[in-house]
Amino acid sequence: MFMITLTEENYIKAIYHLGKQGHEMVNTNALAEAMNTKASSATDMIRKLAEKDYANYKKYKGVSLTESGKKIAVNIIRKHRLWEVFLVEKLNFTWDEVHELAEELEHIKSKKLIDELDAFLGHPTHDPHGDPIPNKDGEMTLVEKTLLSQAQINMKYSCLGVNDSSSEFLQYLNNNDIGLGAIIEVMHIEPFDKSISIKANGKLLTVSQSVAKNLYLKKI
Amino acid sequence: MFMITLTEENYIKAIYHLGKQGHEMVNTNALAEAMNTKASSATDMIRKLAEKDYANYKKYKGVSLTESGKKIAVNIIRKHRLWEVFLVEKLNFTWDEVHELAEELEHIKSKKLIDELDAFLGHPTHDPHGDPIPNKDGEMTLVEKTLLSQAQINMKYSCLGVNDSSSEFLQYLNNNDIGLGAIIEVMHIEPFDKSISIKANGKLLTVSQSVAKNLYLKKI
DNA sequence: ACCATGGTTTAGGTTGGTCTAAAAATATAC
DNA sequence: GTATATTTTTAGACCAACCTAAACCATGGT
Repeated sequence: MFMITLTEENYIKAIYHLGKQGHEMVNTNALAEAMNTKASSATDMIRKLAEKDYANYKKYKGVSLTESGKKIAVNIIRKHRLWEVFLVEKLNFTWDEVHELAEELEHIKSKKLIDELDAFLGHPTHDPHGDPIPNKDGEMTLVEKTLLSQAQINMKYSCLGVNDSSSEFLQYLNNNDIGLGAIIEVMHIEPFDKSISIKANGKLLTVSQSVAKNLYLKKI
Repeated sequence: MFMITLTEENYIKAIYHLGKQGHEMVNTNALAEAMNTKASSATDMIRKLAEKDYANYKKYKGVSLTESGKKIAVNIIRKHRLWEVFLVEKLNFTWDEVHELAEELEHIKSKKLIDELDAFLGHPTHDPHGDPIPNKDGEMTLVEKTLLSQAQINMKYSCLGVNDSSSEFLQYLNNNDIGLGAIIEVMHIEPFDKSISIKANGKLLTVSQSVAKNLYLKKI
């Protein structure tokens, strides 16, 4: 029996996210930070994952996922994002409320559950934050995304998603009527602090550089 | 912060069920058996639960739930049964497939989730096995139930639920077209082995005593 | 009243995931 | 190219939940 623990799953997911879909090496400190734990604990877990062949590990050189590790990560992400869609579409949650709850739900182990949920939701392709949902086979459609911080002046964009999905950031967006699909036009970029004046759904608004770095757009 | 672990929740639930809604004392061996563990482990956990004031415990005398323990148990049961309804009504599960999955889902911690789910399902009062679903305040409607093994001859009943919700038993019922609400008429009771001949949804069928002891009926 | 028996608790040990503190390896600075 | 700083690993311990084995209580039979 190949038992995989909750904690192992969470480390695998963190390695996947930190290493850009699991391709780059992730260093121990970054992983420990992401897991809210200490480097020594991360080292222990990394060894265990390598032992079980979910991760590639060379001492002092960082960690990356093996194919089997990536498969696990993608499956968890699929579950996470499907649950998010469910919560928002069916249970009246808002996009800033779903992340933590989905972190719990993503660990429920049942293939049938997730496939039926997928069908029940009409096989959605993106979650409420604009992130793509992997299909049964782990494939997902990667869309060309531009950060608002790199958008061109006088161009029109639509809002595709966010990078940081903390509720603070999402609530900031809510307060300014920016959601998925919002129409955003870049009016002016202030050279001094790189803050950006935009027209969002018709309303004028100036956003800081750090906001701009967390908002994904698509040219329209 | 009052942290309650998954394992603690499962022990509390087991004490509740074994002690008939938490009123009777439960002995250590029975609890260990139900939890698939050893008596010594059960003792450890019982002490911890008593420590946290979820259980009343006198050495060598067994364990029962305190009011706060009962509240926790009822809440878990509410979650369990609502998830079962969801799985059957929305995700095409059959009544014999849902129990184990609901054992996982019942531990998800979110008040909003469960209240929204309740509303989404139209505030159901019974789960797919006929068991009552506690409301927000932990109240549930206890219906007068008769076991088939105690039913009277020549009377008509409708199927209210089951005692044993193992998938083996539920599949046996499926194979004989017996589900919730099925009309059951007691035709004959064999004195020798107490097997019972019934007409179930019009079809004649003879069931053993052990089946009869697990099927709840209501006079109609 | 005693003792055998079975149920229950204690003692001591294991495992998974965590920690702190110290040692080892690598990276950076001059 | 050596010294210093940073990152990573190791060593040793802790806690929750479990185990086995031994000691402990309670009860029922004689």
